[in-house]
Amino acid sequence: MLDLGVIDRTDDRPPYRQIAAQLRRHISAGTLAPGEKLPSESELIEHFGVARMTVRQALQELRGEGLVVAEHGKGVFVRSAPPVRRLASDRFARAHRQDGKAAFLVEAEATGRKATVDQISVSTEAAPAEVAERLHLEEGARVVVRSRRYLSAGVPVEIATSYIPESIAAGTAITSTDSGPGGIYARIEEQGHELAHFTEEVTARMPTPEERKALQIGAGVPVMTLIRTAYDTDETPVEVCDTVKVSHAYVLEYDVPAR
Amino acid sequence: MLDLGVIDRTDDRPPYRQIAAQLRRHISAGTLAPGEKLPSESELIEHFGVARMTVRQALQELRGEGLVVAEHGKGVFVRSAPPVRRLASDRFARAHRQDGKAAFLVEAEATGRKATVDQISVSTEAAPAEVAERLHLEEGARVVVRSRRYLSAGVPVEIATSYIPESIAAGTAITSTDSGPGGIYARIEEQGHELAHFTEEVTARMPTPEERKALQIGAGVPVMTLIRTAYDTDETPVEVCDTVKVSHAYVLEYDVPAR
DNA sequence: CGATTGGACTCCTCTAGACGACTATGTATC
DNA sequence: GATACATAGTCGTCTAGAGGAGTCCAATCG
Repeated sequence: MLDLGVIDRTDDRPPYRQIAAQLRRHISAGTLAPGEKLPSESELIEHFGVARMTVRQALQELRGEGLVVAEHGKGVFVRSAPPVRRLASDRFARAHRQDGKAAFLVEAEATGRKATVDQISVSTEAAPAEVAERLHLEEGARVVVRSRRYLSAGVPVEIATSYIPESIAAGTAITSTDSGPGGIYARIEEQGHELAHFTEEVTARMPTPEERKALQIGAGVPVMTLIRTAYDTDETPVEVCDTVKVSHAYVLEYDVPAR
Repeated sequence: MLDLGVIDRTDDRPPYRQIAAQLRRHISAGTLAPGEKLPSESELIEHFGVARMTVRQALQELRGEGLVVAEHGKGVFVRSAPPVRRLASDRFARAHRQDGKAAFLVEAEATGRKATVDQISVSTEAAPAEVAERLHLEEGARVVVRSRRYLSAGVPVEIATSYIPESIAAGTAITSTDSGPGGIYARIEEQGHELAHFTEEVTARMPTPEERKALQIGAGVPVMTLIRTAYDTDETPVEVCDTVKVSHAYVLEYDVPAR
């Protein structure tokens, strides 16, 4: 049985924090292993002799830290660490593309996990301001918008939206749901735009409710956003890809020269 | 006055979410500008005709998204967007170092904001396993550990800990609180280790309570961690720097060749 | 044996109220 | 004029209870 201690009313921390600390201690010590069920609210109420809301406040603290997830009707569980995907900075090397594989599937294969893509949608729209700027287009210029969701072993890990100038995408498989072998980068190069380099802008934040739903994550789990712009050998931007990744599922790796 | 609408009991969203949505709407629309005070709990209770806990739950939702911060005795305020620092991938170019400036101060100057460093501590310890591995040292080998906190315009934005093998750091200013002109990278090069490149590993997560305190951030604000390893021209790792950044204060920029 | 039903258990949402602590402001006093 | 104090308003914490909804499993019925 779990040693949860008791509430110390002389402690300057409020009871709910003390309860949270006890549980947190067991989680970090491994006494409560990933995937394991925490004591139920009723049990905690009984053990600590506090009101229901106090126990719930403690649990909410842990949820806010992303340590536990509550499942309605089942219980509260220690969040199981999902497989971490390391994204190396050479993941868009042309050598990988020539196998006829899209970048995501290449990485996924390297980790030996089953990767899938769903919720693919393609449309042609006016470019949002942020995208137009990065593509050196006038605001409102038409771009092909490709959205999709990536899953690793069935678990959603990333949603991505690509924007390609219509002048490049028109008449190619880029406008189809299936972009063909090698993915859209292969199609872009077939249009005479040899890819030279990418810039990536990385930041992190809390997800919007819509993102929480699409990525199937609870409150308290942050996301990383990565906005990648692809340039051809003329330094012309040919694609902007806006991705939202479940933060604990990724480590991004970059190599930076000291110049 | 703010148009907050009313609770729709036929809506499938619970009241507290509807209240949160109304407030969120005003925040994203700018009707509630950054720094502005939200209606008080009492006002929201009166307006929506709900219990206090319901209103508090709505506010907690917004706090969890990092949209608002509560200040005891004053009110709840829209989080003012802090100045964002863009970290370009060439920020460690030798050209910058030769001015005698440390990297952080160079970047900060570029944005015209006052940057400071405090809570500097230096010690010599056994290398933690993760660090030893990156430095190609045996576990437990001695390393010089340098910790410090960075502030931008007086606001904490990053805490950082560097690990340098004792064989390189011994007898240099690296072991002093003031590492001298150009920072520790200048000292490392003076020891005959010409820097060639860095690898950076980026991820994001929720902060620990200690990090929350050091960075002065409330619940619901994620952090990015960036672990940088510096290599000399012999591909020998000469430094590991573990940084924890307030996520909304940074955008990391990288340039990646297409090969 | 298979399908359905019921109950136990779980977390979710909400109500109504209480006291405490912190902040700001105005007032009275020195 | 400066200090001390009272007060109102704010959020923080806690109590005690209620009904709802999702999950699971065992007992029951066909």
